[in-house]
Amino acid sequence: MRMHNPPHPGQVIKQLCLEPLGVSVTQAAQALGISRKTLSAILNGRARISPEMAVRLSIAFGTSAESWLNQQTQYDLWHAEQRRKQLQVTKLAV
Amino acid sequence: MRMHNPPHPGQVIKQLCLEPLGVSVTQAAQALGISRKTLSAILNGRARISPEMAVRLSIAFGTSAESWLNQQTQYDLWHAEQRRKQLQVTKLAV
DNA sequence: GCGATCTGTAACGTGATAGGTTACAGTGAG
DNA sequence: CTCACTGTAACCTATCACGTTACAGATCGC
Repeated sequence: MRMHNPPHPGQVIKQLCLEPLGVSVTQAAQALGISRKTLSAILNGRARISPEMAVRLSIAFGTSAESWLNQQTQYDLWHAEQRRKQLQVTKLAV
Repeated sequence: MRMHNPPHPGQVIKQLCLEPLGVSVTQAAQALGISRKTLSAILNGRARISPEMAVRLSIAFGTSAESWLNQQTQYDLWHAEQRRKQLQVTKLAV
């Protein structure tokens, strides 16, 4: 179980993609082919990165779609682990 | 871009978890605390493994939640990549 | 001050997904 | 035949990923 709350990938996108290029949210949304609202939600952690969005990011920013998706997975998993004890599951194997 | 269509994680669950333990779909669904229908859908590739489901699997079968989720990510990503050319995205960086 | 631009976000809608229950038909063991 | 297991269809609900439109606040040039 991971110890630290991983940052949502939106933060990372902002810092690693938008800011270095001096690109505004509006411009980036247009380039990605999505609405400004959708990108804003991602950047501010109110939306997850879908597989399709990961591919869009990889095209626009020349990065690996897999890395964005893995970051999202780590983020989701951490939050799911926080609710682990509330799940009614019977252990079947060691 | 990955070359081969990765198997859906349901196949792997069946082969690596249910069959070695001689556990039926019905029994496994009860242990996981989900409906038989939901498990059947996962095993037959008609449903994805959610973060919560990954945690359930990790409890019941003593496996890593992360590995199930990563498998799902690879599967989703492969299918998203297949539609890469249909996305209207402008390249912003090299 | 004034207009232009950027930003977050609320209010709506759509289509897809994850989950549930119930019910039915097919298979295989005994 | 009977019983357990299985897939799956029909139906419901809640949530999510998108979209458009519209508004309010910040910031900038002039």
